[in-house]
Amino acid sequence: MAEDADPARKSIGARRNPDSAEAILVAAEAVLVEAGYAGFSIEAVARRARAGKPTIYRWWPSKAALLLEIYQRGKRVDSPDTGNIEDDLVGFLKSLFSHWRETSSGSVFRSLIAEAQSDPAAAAALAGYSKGRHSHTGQMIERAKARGEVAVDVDAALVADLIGSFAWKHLLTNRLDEDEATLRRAVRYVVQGILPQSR
Amino acid sequence: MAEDADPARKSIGARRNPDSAEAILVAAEAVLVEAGYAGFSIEAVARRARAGKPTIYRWWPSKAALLLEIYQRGKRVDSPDTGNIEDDLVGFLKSLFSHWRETSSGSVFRSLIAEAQSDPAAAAALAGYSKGRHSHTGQMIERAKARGEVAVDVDAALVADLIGSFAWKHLLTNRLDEDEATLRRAVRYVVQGILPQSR
DNA sequence: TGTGCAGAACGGCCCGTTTCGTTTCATCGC
DNA sequence: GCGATGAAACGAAACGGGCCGTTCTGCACA
Repeated sequence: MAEDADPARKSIGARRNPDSAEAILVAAEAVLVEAGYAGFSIEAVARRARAGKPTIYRWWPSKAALLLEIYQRGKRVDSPDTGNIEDDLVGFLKSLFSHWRETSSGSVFRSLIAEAQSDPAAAAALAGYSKGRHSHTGQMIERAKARGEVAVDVDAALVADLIGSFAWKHLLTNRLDEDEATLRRAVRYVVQGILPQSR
Repeated sequence: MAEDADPARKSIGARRNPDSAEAILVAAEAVLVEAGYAGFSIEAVARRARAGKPTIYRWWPSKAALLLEIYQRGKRVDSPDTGNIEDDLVGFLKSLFSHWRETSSGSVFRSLIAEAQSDPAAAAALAGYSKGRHSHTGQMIERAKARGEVAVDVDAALVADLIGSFAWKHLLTNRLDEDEATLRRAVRYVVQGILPQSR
């Protein structure tokens, strides 16, 4: 989706206009933030970007594809490696939630959830993204196992469930105002269950 | 929303046709199940119910209102009182999840989530419903506190978080195939944190 | 000369509303 | 009692408007 170069290019001619692609992505994000998911239409994005609809459809096959690229563009979540599983997880959650809270990513993500309920492609993309994040937190757990900090047979899905409970709250209330102490308590709650000595 | 009697009725005239209301609700559920959220339009519901669109708009101000009434109609979730907090919660979760799994309520609920991302009324209704369920599980905790089974200062929101993590999984994967053992393990995991002796 | 571009226009679906004529039914005069 | 009255709900059709996804045109550029 929207690669920088097309290796299968058949012949010469005009290349993709990067300014146009950029303008479309910026406009899409702006429309989503200002008008919400209800006002997020391809027409509106094209108007705002001063682009033609065919140009959008040429590069993004669906609204979901556009949403997903917006979400992934702004995405840069810390994945600290402090040598301590509790600090790792707290740092990761803090980064993820502030990312949802302080950028447009939160509303983009919620729009993607909505889109996934009617577009199977969006659902698949979302599932893939979720899987990737699981492997991300899974690596933290693996590192902790290698350090002997965590038993080798623990289920890393517990962390996914923890994120899920926060994500659910974010989805229902559109708020995610947990302070660090609350976050740390929740993480410790999970970590208690996977510390070797507690088993 | 769609009360049986209207105390503020100004004058005489034909009453609401209960057959029509019933047909609309049945048709709406059928459309949602067969065509999914993407195919769920007022037009489609009216066609299937052999009803006029104005009749639907007269009684349900929005798509969200219609969705919410469908969801609440089919809703009958057990709230057992076994005298044991762990059994209470496991029973409740089993009932809730089988309800999501085996009736149309699961897809109705997911559609409601999607609708809430673009319709503030749907978001408010959903938040209210969620609050009601929290007070529901909160009563279980209160009973456990009265029995001395649980410390008086525990946070009942832990149960809400537990439900949230399952709901999130259901939303992303459209599956909820937890067996009772898994459910019991999760409940025990939460209950461990609220039993007095573990504090 | 081939390609991407913006823009206009299309047929189609659904939106929410209005208008129409019909049916239902509590009320009131007889 | 009982039929006429009139308010209100009904199904059907049509409206103006928006967005859908697609096609076509003419220009810019390599």
